[in-house]
Amino acid sequence: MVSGISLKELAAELNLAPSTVSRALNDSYEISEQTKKRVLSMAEKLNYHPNPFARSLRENKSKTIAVIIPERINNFFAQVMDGIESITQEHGYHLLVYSTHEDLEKEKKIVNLLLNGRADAIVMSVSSQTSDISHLRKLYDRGLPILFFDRICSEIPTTKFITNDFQSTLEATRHLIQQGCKRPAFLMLSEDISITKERHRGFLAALKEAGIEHNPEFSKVCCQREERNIEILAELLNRPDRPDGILSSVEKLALASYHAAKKLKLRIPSELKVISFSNMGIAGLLNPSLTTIIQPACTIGEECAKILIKKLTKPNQPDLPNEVITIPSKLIIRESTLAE
Amino acid sequence: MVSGISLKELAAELNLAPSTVSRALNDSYEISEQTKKRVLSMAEKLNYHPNPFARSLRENKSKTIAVIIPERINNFFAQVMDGIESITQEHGYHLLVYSTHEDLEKEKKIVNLLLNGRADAIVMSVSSQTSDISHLRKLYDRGLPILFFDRICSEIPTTKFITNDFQSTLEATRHLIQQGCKRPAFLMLSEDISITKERHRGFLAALKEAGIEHNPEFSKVCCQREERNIEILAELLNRPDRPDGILSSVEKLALASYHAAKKLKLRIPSELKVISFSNMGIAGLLNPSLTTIIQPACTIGEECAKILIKKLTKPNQPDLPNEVITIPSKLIIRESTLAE
DNA sequence: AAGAAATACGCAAACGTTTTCGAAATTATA
DNA sequence: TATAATTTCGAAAACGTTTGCGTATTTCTT
Repeated sequence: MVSGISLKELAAELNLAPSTVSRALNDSYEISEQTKKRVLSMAEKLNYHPNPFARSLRENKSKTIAVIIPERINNFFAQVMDGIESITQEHGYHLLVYSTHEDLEKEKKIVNLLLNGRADAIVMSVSSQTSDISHLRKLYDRGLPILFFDRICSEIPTTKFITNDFQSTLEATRHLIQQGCKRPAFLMLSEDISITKERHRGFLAALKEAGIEHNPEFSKVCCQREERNIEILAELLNRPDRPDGILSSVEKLALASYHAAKKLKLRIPSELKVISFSNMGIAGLLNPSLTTIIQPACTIGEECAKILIKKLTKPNQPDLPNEVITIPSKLIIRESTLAE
Repeated sequence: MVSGISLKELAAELNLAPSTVSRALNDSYEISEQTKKRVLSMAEKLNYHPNPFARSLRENKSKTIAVIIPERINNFFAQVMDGIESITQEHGYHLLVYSTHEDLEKEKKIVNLLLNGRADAIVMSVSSQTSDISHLRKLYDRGLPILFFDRICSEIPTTKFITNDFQSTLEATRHLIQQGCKRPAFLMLSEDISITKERHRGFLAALKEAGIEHNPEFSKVCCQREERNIEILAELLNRPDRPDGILSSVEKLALASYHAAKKLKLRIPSELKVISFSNMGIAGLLNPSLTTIIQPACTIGEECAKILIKKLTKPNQPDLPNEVITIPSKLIIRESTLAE
């Protein structure tokens, strides 16, 4: 017998109508202080807890927000989650969390599960495979507030949070060049997603600025499997005209680069410089320590949550505006990009 | 207008009773194949999605499982989460995820939120601060299936999943001693929680076995703040009779040890050997690479979920048996414990 | 061919809330 | 003192499902 006492039973115990008890518990002005006290203490005594589903059914809202991320074992997304939770928890919201594992099919399934209104809103970062966006459009058309971060979907007119992908990659690449790189490579998970495009653009802009001609084969699309990525990178780094620098647009490819370099006995940073987007706490403990572009993950999470909470709790809020909000990243220079 | 069409409206559209439509959608034997087809296609056409709250209210179950973990930015817990999700998703269950940030007060708040039946079951790992367990008992008394993993609460009679904490620490400490450590230290987050006790016991057993007398001051309780931990460890490592080996019962303290060693210019492994419980994917890339005891995180998550799903989906299941299930860890030897 | 069994569906209650409306009882107003 | 205004509460509907029970229609018995 999981369920406890109901409002009706509580009311019966008090010789009051359910409506009165409901109002008392919700601190309505229509109820005298005396009865409120009586109700509260009896509720406490009988261990009454309002049934959330009855309430959700009646009020047509669930005090629940769904979060969809591409992967959990990733410091950036974990930090964003913490940021979101810190705000939503304050306002009594619950978090349904789903991981797509970078799989579009899984993403579609998850999104379809949310079509029934189980969550009041959705904040998500699309998978690296997400080119078709019909499932997202369905969500949007249903009127569910959606909010994107990092891997955004620009076709859906809503609010999106990103970091200054272009600018920070531009500066990171400048740093790479300044440290002596002549033939930097760019690593990505997919050509389709938003951040890749922006970061690649920033990368190319820096090369052009420095008068370096880019070999398109040095812009490498990698995959999900670690082993395969190490192979791909080893192959790249084994070329006679191999890259002497790497800008990785995601954390895991920087690590694959380290492994590949280790395998080929290429020394970092003297023979290969590496820089990466990453929110690892221990970048400084790697061998050698990794120069990183740190994204404001926690802040992004908090800002997402704040906007959503405002939209959900204040009456008559307009739809989430169709705008892209940028929060800058920070470049932390460590050993992996040191000039000799 | 978030909510779509209702069952009633769908029924009206079909000139059928809501009960018939409900049964058709649930594939009841009482409905003819022909009407089932008609209903299904109309539901598809009108984009009907059953309201989960109405269903939950009626059926008194939510197809939701709550997971409470001490922190998200931790490979072990992230992997457990993935394990849980892989099973629950198959069965159409949703995951409410909460992080206590190792804070007992937060844990209590979260647990109290779950008293109302929002989730059909709970799987959790208690915070390192959890000594008082009255909130957990309240949950249990309510009849909600609870399941513990890793940081278990032995006072609650239910199923718990752990790794072989004693045995694996015993072996890890043996390894440390075998590599030449004379004065190993043990690092922990709290003396109260289950895993710490077991691991400490294993540690001490190995010392006794080797005839090493243990200095109690070498069993260090650390805290949550990284900086403070580095201070504590630096102090420990600055003693004239400083430890020459470290067994860290949690990942983050191994990293703090690395930082402290770096600060004191102590060389690992020649001057200090380090071994730690950790599920970091990149332990091999640290400087030096870190010898780790890897817990079967994903499996633990899967097993938790399997048991829970069985309990929740099969009718007339008995309560979760009061037993502790052990899944062994694996010792991966790397550079940080190499004898010179 | 008449009764029994099986098939296919509808009516209405129930789950536990919130809220609209109405109506007593009390207090203030003239 | 009679009436108006205020305070405080109750009755009942509604949210969208599922399900026990009743019933009309068809099919199977003998």
